[in-house]
Amino acid sequence: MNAKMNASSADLPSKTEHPDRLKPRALYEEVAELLRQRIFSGTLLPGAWIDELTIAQEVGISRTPLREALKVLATEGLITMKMRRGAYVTETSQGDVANVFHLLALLEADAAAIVAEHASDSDLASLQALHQDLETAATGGLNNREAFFSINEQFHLRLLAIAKNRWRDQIVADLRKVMKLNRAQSLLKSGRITESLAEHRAIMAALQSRNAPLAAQTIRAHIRNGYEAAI
Amino acid sequence: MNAKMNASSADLPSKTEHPDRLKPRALYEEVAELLRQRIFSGTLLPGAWIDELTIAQEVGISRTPLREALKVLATEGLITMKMRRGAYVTETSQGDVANVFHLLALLEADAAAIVAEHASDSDLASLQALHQDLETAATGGLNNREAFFSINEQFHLRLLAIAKNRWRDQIVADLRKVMKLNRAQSLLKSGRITESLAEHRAIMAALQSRNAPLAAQTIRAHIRNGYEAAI
DNA sequence: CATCATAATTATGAATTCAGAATTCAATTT
DNA sequence: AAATTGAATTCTGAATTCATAATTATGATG
Repeated sequence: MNAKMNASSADLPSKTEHPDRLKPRALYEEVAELLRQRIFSGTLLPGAWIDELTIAQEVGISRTPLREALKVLATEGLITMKMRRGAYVTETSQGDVANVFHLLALLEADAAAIVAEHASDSDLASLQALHQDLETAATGGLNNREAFFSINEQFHLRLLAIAKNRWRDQIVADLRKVMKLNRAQSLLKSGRITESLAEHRAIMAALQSRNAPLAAQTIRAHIRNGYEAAI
Repeated sequence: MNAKMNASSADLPSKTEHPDRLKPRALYEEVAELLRQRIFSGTLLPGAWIDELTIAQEVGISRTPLREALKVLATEGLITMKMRRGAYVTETSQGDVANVFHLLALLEADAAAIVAEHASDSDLASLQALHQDLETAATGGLNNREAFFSINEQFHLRLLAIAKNRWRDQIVADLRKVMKLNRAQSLLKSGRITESLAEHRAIMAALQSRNAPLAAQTIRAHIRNGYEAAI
């Protein structure tokens, strides 16, 4: 008969927001997402021990769903469970990051080749539309960095969706999470957006011309450049 | 005051075997492995509902570690959680299986290319040794099917290990689990072993000659043939 | 007899409780 | 003063209990 007050500042996204809205996700999924955010935002640094009791109290839940979430993140590779010692945020070496980018390039290049060969015209049109948004965001203003990155991510997700392989979708999503463990994401060279845009133009051109090898090639270069800009 | 009798025939691998041996794995990991076995062996068929209470009683544990194991298997893709409806063994379509094989070919071909280029001579020697075991198992007798498959799996694992990318190792392991969901594994054409052996000879030759493109090519063909023999 | 409403049952999701391992801290001994 | 042993505390792992959603069964009504 405790834990009744819920005056935490670390509440889950929408706890008692809309009583009518059916709870769409399981609690352990919500907690898993919260932990991911904390890891990506640097609140939980690589190597840090995860204090179950404290976090459960902060969030206002019991340890049970929290521990279930930890199992999920461990399987994703974001945290590491040590027997009888608890959970720790995974530490990634330079080599690990290089390996992750290598796999991302491999998987996305393959997806691009498939899209170039098999995508419908309307699929390509939807990619073209996203690319236009990217152009607009890049040239539009200075602080459109957020928008640019968001649209960029949408573009890559759309490309994967068109390639239609749900296992690859899952794998790429997991790899991108691991990639974000290192916070080499935001600290990018200033000219990177312009570069990235040029690369995207090449990708779109290859896709539009249905040139599968070139599409794979341009995606590989794009991801390799993203990696080199990040390290 | 129940669940005291433990006369179940579905006990975990080594419960009270050696009291001195420190318990190496967490209980939820043991249960996860048990569930994988049941899924791969066909005890739990695709689409089947997983009865938490019954299984927990059979194994002699509470629902808590069982539910943690379910979260792990769900993240691996072996089971699917439905909100407020429980866990179900994932059903894979023909297309899903094709997609899984496609990714396995992509990832292992890449690994083979890396091995051909960067492996040390002793690494290649260890692969060659495994290949010799494979030759022996194939020609040795008739019911060496088990040995052949076991050594074959070792060969592929060794290849991945030499390529040194722990994320790929994990991904391939997960994909192989999903692949085994369909029980198209054991029902193979009789001539498949001979074929597989010939393909392995080609792979080894490509690796020994340090021909990366050819190594990738032969691995791709090997996995494609394995797929076509399975469907 | 069919259909709908409602009660009873069952199973999931989550909190709480309990047991035991690991760590910390203190005290005693050398 | 340093080291080592042992008690106290803390935290993990797992069982148990509780609440509620979903399902099934029952019965009333047309």
